[in-house]
Amino acid sequence: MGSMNEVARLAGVSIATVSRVLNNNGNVNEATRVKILKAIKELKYQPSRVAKRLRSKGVSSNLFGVLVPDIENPFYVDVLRGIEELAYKNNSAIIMCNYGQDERKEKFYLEILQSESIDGLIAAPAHEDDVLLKKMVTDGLPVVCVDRGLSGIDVDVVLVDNAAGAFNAVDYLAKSGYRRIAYISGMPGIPSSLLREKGYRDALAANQIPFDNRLVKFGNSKHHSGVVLCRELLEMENPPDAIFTGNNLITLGALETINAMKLRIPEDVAILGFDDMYWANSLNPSLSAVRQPAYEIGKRAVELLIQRIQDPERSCIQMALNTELMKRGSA
Amino acid sequence: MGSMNEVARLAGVSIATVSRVLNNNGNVNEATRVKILKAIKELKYQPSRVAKRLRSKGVSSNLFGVLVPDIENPFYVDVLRGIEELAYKNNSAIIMCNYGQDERKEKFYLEILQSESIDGLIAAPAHEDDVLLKKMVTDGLPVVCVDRGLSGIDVDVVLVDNAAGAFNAVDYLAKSGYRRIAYISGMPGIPSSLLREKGYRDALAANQIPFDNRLVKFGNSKHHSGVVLCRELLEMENPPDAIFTGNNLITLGALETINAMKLRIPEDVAILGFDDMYWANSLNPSLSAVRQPAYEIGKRAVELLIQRIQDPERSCIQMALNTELMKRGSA
DNA sequence: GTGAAAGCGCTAACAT
DNA sequence: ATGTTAGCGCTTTCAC
Repeated sequence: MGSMNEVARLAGVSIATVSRVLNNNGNVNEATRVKILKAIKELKYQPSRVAKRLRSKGVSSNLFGVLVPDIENPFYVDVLRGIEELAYKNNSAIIMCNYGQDERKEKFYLEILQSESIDGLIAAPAHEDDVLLKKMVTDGLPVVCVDRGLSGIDVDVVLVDNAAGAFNAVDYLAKSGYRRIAYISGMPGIPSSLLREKGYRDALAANQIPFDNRLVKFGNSKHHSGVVLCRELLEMENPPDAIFTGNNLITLGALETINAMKLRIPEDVAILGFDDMYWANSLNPSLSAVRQPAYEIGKRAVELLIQRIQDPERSCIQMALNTELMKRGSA
Repeated sequence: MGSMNEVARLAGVSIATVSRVLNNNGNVNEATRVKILKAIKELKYQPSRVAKRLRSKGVSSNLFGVLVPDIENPFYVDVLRGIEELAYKNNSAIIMCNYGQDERKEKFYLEILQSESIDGLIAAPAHEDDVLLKKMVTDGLPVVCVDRGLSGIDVDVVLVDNAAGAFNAVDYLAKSGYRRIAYISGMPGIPSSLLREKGYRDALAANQIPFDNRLVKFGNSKHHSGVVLCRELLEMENPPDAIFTGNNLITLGALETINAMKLRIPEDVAILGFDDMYWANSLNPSLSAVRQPAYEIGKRAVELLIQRIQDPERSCIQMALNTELMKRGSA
């Protein structure tokens, strides 16, 4: 593939000059530039990003890290798409790290990312107080968090107003006449779950519906927990008339149970959950949902990351995007 | 974070010795080993994968490239998960390149991958005769193709028997009594589309159903083309009684149209398509589908890749996994 | 306008 | 058993 050295030799100049024309800095005679360009063509030379990265730490090496909890979740896929799209526009590639809610795996990836000398990292951490990640931030690695922040530390964050999104959804359910509204939560403990539960409770209160803790179930944010928890709910002696689900995997799981039990939506039980999907209309009935602008979250995150790389001193930004309640057939 | 040099200095030895304990090769005195280990701890030293990669080309640097056409497609997400899982077990990270069916973007990524000196690449190329990719293969980069092969060149490939999968599906439709079976194809020209069409035609023939080209539509493998093409089909004066869809995005799109037209499945129109999804049972009725073992495709690909890296001379393997017809409610 | 040379962090001969 | 040294491919002073 040819190295800079070979190009230099072929063009009869020094590697320094080659570097100059490559990076377009420093003056270089038009004639030599042409010679060099020709040599580059001839050898099909491609600069080694690895060598570049090794040499110039801190200077743009065009490699970002992305750390996501679960790539099976369409929400993160969309975030990833947003990131990828903008990274591409920025001549950058991404190292994708999917830790599958497994903290050991998360740690493994964070260490790899460090030793790959990435330019910056976009992460949805497992915990608000992720020690390793926090350390990387304080050590000066440009980081922006998505979906979840980091406690006790200043860092750029892009997320949605989870409490408001949940409130609007449950409020809508209540206003539609549902009285026994259940909530199936994702991973307990993580900020988004907590905030969504808060929105749920507040909406109940605002509509004079007493809170009933038998109507709240906690899962692990996966499809299977939606299946199981929904069944528990529906087999109660006094089952809910509507279910608010904590994320899209849970929604899908709940739907599976509802279909298996041959219940009608929304007559027997209504369902509405967090995270819209582009195929919400492929479901029968079409699915009502709280839409997070996932793709945009990813794009914004890259924007913030690039800004921070260019200006490590700029103060941190917490960007809360709006959710949108998509009213369709299921509730 | 500390470099090998600092570790060496702190431990009072040379960097060579540090390297030895790090890589567990060469003999090193137990006492010095302990000293070094201690220094490593103290400095929180982490080896730079970048330097390692630069230095030793060809030696494992634990970085794979993955090139996929469309990460929005759940099939590729599952392949990716399989890849990621096994790469992780192998201490490797992956650079994910999603080219979104855009050849320019594909080229961009292939070039980046080259200059990142990855150990190997798993790719689902845009074309069977992808010039750049072919060149990378002949230049000696370990590559394994998934879902689609490369023409006129020897390369490891992992895919499914598309023709057989399609044949079984359409044969099943025919045996179930459907006579006007339509086919909505994904990207025309790519091997999987061609092969699936072949299976479709063969099954028709095997069941004495005349081929009607008005019943075959070609799209671009995206959700939207499923929506549009399905409508064209259903608005014909003599519409199909069953639809065989070329991939899951198309299936979802078709479902959207069928729901919008308030048609009953499978009474008014049956539907069955390529690619199963873990939420096929969340659909109403549940979706019948040709299941590709996507996750396994990813795993196998990594296995083959690792083998090839270790033994560049071993002859190429074409691995065709079986599809499985998932009979559920929609057909 | 161009070249020489140092050095990024590491591995792998080659010495000792 | 351990150290010295030459690069890997590049950027970046500092000379000329």
